[in-house]
Amino acid sequence: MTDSRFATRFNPGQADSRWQQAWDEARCFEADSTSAKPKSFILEMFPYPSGRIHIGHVRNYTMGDVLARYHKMRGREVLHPMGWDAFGMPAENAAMEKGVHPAGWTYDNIATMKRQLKQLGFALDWSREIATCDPTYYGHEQALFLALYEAGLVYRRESAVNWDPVDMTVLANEQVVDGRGWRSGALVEKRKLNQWFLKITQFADDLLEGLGTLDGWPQKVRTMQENWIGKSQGLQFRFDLSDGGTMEVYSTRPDTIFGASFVAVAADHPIAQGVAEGNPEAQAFIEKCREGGTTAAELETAEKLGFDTGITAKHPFTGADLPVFIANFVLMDYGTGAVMAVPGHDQRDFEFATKYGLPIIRVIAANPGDAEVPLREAETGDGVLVHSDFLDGMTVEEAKAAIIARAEEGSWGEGKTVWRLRDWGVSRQRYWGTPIPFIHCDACGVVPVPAYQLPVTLPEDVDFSIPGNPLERHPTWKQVDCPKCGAAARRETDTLDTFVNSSWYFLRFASQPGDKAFDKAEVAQWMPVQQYIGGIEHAILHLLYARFWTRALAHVGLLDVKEPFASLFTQGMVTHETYSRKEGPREVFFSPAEIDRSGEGAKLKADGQPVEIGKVIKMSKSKKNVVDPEDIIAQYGADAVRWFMLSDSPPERDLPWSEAGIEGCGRFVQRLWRLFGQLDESADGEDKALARRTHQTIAAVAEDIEALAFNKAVARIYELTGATEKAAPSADRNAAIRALLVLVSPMMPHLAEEGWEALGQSGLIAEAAWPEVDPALLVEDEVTIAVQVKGKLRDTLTAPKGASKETLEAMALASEKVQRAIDGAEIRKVIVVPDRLVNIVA
RNA sequence: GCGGGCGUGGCGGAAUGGUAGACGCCGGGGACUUAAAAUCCCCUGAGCCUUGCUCGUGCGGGUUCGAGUCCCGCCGCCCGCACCA
Repeated sequence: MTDSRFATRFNPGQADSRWQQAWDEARCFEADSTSAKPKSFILEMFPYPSGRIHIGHVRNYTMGDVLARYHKMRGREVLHPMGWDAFGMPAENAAMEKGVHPAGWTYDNIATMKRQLKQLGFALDWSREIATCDPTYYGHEQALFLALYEAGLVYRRESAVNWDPVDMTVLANEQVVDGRGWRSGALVEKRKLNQWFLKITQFADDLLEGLGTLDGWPQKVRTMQENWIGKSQGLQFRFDLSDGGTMEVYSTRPDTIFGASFVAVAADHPIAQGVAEGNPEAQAFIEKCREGGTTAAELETAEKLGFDTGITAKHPFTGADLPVFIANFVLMDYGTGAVMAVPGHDQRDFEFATKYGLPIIRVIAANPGDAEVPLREAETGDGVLVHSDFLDGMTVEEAKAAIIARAEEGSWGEGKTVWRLRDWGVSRQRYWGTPIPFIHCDACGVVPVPAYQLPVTLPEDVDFSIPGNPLERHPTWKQVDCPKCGAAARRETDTLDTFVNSSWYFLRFASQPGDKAFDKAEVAQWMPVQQYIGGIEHAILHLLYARFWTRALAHVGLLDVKEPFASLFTQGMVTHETYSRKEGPREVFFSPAEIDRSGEGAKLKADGQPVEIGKVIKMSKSKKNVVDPEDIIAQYGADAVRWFMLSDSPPERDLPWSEAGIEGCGRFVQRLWRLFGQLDESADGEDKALARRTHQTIAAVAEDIEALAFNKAVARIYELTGATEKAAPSADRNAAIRALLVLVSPMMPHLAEEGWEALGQSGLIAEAAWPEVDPALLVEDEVTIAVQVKGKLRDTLTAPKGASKETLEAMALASEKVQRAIDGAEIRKVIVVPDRLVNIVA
């Protein structure tokens, strides 16, 4: 024994807090922006301070922590910060329900969660901690907002908005899911309000193109953003109508114009509205369209319905009078809310035409000879134009270009790019958010708050006894003098969407001067974020907004980077089986702590009777299948919990929590501790095989961590541990033990520090270097060769590395098992893969 | 409907076209102990005529000396989007 301390078990209850304190005192993890070392910015999505840390946070931050500690060991200057996405509805809900102040509630939660994060020993630079609800944060945000306003990227207009009647606020399009508020779940209403907007559409093309450069992002997320931005190119043109008016339509398939057999408008289209006046039948139809649900099932089964307005539209080439329908499948908020319908080559139009007996004309055919083949369904594929006058014989692409050119010549239409992406409405009628820094003056209009008056801080004396915006009804807060003319004016009472807060927080982490949001040169030291880790649920909202803000800030000259996150990793959820019992009509759930899972099935501890074991699903309070991180840290120690988070499941997949699993991790912590205690300074002599294994493991674990394949790194550490335990004492075994100590230090930092100290090493292992690998030891000198006969394994043999093909073939043929398998048959061919296998084809 | 991903032991999962099931969990057997905990050792895909053989990575084909891996066609599950003209 090197140290009597190894005689007792490793005690996380004492060691964890001791080393956490040591790191704090040594300020190990404070990032130095002026360091000459290469820099790494490792970032996990910052949490909303909802109350307590949940297991998903633990998994997320453990992954980032391993990376951060690893990069530090590899000699990089690492920025690994933490903060709080602290504005938002739950704080106001708490204020309404419990009568507490949102600020008090939020800061209490921050204190709790910070304490919990500290218990996990994360290598975080707490000196850069930020809370977005702090005026020193949101004041700078107001300045940035004004800078974007100056550059014309912020505007205000009256618009129909998504109004959440439960939260009593406006939601962005991105926050409406299946017609319901993403948070409240309430059916969203349309309202007209004066709203502040950010001009994200100005960057639509750039945001789309930028996706192509994001090699470090999951393809899935890139595709989701691409679909959300939704670029399409086509022709917008006008029909002359029989009632003397004109109507704009948009089509991405102008090449099929000779196949148009009717025109359709949305129920909310002005033409539909016009027809409905004095026509009860039309009015009734429009009402019916509005009733239609928006859920997946409803849309899939929704029948195509139309109402003939009696108006006709003149075809620009044939002069034919096309009937104008109000149709339930046309959307008002895409394109112009009106379409030319080509039943032959659009499935919706086909269904509609079939139902209402309208002509179905083929204008595209796979081959010119197929022009008269009848259409059984809409054909949307490629081909050549037929029945299309001057377009006949052209390809789809050629025809599109020809029609757009013709329309532009004749001034009845123009080529146009349409986006699904809309400008981002950021006004929220809430208290707990960043006040929008504007003043409304009767004489001067909308006036930006001058820089010297920033930050515009939230009043503290607010009343949550009734719903609505407390800022709006505050007795004095909004009364202010106009900065321009000095007359009595009114402060803007809307606050910014909380997604604005999270759109630039990484910049504030990188640089936090007192007089401005960030310093451009200092930010350049750290950005872009080398590795960003978070949940897939932010694939569109947060990640698109952050990409937009970074571009917008670059556009106004405040930044030099366009893409904030070089690599993105979306981690899986932590899941757990559920326990329940049917009690009458309802299902009652029990928490894992209430369950005895030791024998067959599961029993409720309280009454010893069985409960039903349900599916393994994401941990959620309603299903009670949650484990509290603080409880398990208290029971097993931070290192066991961290190790569990990294073991078994690949990090992008779901991780099923299990009691047996965490116990196994706890055992492994002790097993390593015992092994560290076996370091024997008096031992000498070589163990070449173990030395090889050690160096191979060092190299492989490094590779795995860099690839975020933590589960594989864990498996390799288990293997080296097993091999080292079995090896006889030697200098190489001591080296293996020391290597293991360092290899596990990013994952189990407390155990590693404790072992490092007990073995008499100086300083902190957190500051130590990653072990060097001897390349000579990475290659084996003997290899195992698989010997196959007709592709089936018959024998294995050991050969010197690099043995010649002839040698290997001879060795294989000498094998008795091989000879028996060949059974005297003629050998037709022998395939030799050096250092790997011999395959004899007989 | 469109797009993406995934199907491997009892479970989580390994496997640059080259020995399928590494590693962990569960389970079984044993050692130590008065006993327990802790620890250690062995076994653990299925089957059989058990020095060994056969089968086996959702199903059916194909390419190849050789396929979990590549190609074609199905089936199932998961995720995202969705009447986007």
